[in-house]
Amino acid sequence: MPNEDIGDDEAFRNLPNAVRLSWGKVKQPKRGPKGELSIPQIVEAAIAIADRDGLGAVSMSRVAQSLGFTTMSLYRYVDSKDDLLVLMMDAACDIPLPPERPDEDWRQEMRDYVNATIQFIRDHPWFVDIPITSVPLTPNHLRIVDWGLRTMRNLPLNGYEKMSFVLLLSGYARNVGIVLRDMDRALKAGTAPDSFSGRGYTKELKLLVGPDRYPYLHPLVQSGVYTEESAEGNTVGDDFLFGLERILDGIEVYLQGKQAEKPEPASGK
Amino acid sequence: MPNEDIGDDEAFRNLPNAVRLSWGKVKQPKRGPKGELSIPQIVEAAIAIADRDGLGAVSMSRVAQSLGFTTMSLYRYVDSKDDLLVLMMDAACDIPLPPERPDEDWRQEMRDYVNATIQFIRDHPWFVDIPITSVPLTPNHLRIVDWGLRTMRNLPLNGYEKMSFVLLLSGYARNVGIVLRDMDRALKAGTAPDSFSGRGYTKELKLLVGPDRYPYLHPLVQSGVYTEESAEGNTVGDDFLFGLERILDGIEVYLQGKQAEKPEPASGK
DNA sequence: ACGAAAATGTATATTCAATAAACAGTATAT
DNA sequence: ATATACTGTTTATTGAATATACATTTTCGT
Repeated sequence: MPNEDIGDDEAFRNLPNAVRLSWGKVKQPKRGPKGELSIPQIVEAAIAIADRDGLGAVSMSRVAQSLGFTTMSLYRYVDSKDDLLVLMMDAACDIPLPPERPDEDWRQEMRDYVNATIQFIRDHPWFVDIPITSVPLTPNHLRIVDWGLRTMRNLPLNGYEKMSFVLLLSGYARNVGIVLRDMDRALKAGTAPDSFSGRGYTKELKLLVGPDRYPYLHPLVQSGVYTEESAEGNTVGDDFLFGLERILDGIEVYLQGKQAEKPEPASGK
Repeated sequence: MPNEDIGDDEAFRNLPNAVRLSWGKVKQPKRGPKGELSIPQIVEAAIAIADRDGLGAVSMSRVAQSLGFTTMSLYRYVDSKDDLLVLMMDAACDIPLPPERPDEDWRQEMRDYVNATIQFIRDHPWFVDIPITSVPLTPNHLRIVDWGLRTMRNLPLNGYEKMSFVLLLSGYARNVGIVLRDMDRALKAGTAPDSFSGRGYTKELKLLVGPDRYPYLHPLVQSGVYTEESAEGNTVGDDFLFGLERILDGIEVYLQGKQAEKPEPASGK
């Protein structure tokens, strides 16, 4: 729940409407009939539809229908569909964060963070379909950013470095999440189970990707690596873990470099 | 230009329509009047609109108008708007690749690759707004994948490792591209130039992000790092270079690990 | 208590986008 | 020449977002 949900504080006039809504910084109506609906209800209904049928299925009329109201009733609560999307994102971000463990390894904490983010995207496949319009501004989303920063609480990094690493990790999670999301989707769709296994166009690519025009891709297509047909125990999950360890290695190298620079923490600037 | 643009080869029946189009694997009409339009024309017009006014501005009618034809005429060339989007993506990917330099440092080649990808996204900000539905399948897009693989041509990596690294690099570029794209956009929009500089909601966030609920984010918001107000010569570009070097370090560590494992390249499997 | 004000949900209507279907004209193979 | 396979156009349908006007309900100032 947002801060004190009383104030229509002047100070927040300039925030985007939906952001103000998400912080509860909107004056509560005093007169008039009590609303039969509520923003949480609407958002929940919208998320349910999106989880099941994708973001494309979320139309104002469908959300309203699922609640037993008319389309226009939603506009008493939300200024526009875009507002609803912003609220959906923030509501989805309301996940329990793991408790802070004082002596945990930072690598493991980062792994947990990335893993959770990926799982989050698989749970809400529509999340990454909503275009990003700014840095996170809504309360639950910022909690997740805070969690990302928490993984570095004991590392000798300045603010910019920390932000860069959060960006690096969450960006990586986002990419992996998209890939896995697409795979889940393809599995559900069951694309042509007959002669063309999985979602693979391996056969066609083998004809199209010639060694002359694609000297480096060609062998990977031929061996089935590109379309992941021949995966000898190699799964996308492995790929993802692999990439993540590279990033963590990179961070570790950087930390070592910093240590080497100034071994004594109390040295002057 | 696609391969021999003659064949309506049976073998490609199962590819998505737009993919088949992009490879030119579609039978040329023999009877009837010559088309006054052409796919390249249509795609070019659509890209021009998207570059200028964003993907949202690309409607079939607007594209047709800009060419001086009716909306429906486009459907003689393209099956659906989605097809058009796929063709737009592939056409945008038709960029000149740098010549292969036999003795170039792999780190530098990867930097070039990532840089070019980022610049590409800034040039075509709409590119990342189109949802990914599968691995790249169209000719120009695959050329870029091939380029990514080329950066590793001299490294002792197997196919899976190479694909993982391409994914890592292109994913990173994609993320950075999105951030820069959004900044460019905000600059163009000139969000409220008066009291609230840039696209920043710093003032509001300083009020909202309390130290109790956001222990790790709070200091960054207060110092202006989060909203990048106080950037002391620190630009987003720096952030991006920084993250990339971490990834390259991570790759390098991995290569060293492999070397240590088997110092002699000719050792048995 | 009471009437104005404010707020609710609804009905109606507008705009715009995607695209299906039918049509009139045109070039080519037979 | 003529049937055929095309072309671009016209017309119409569908669905979504949302502006506007309405009837109804609640509560505050008196």
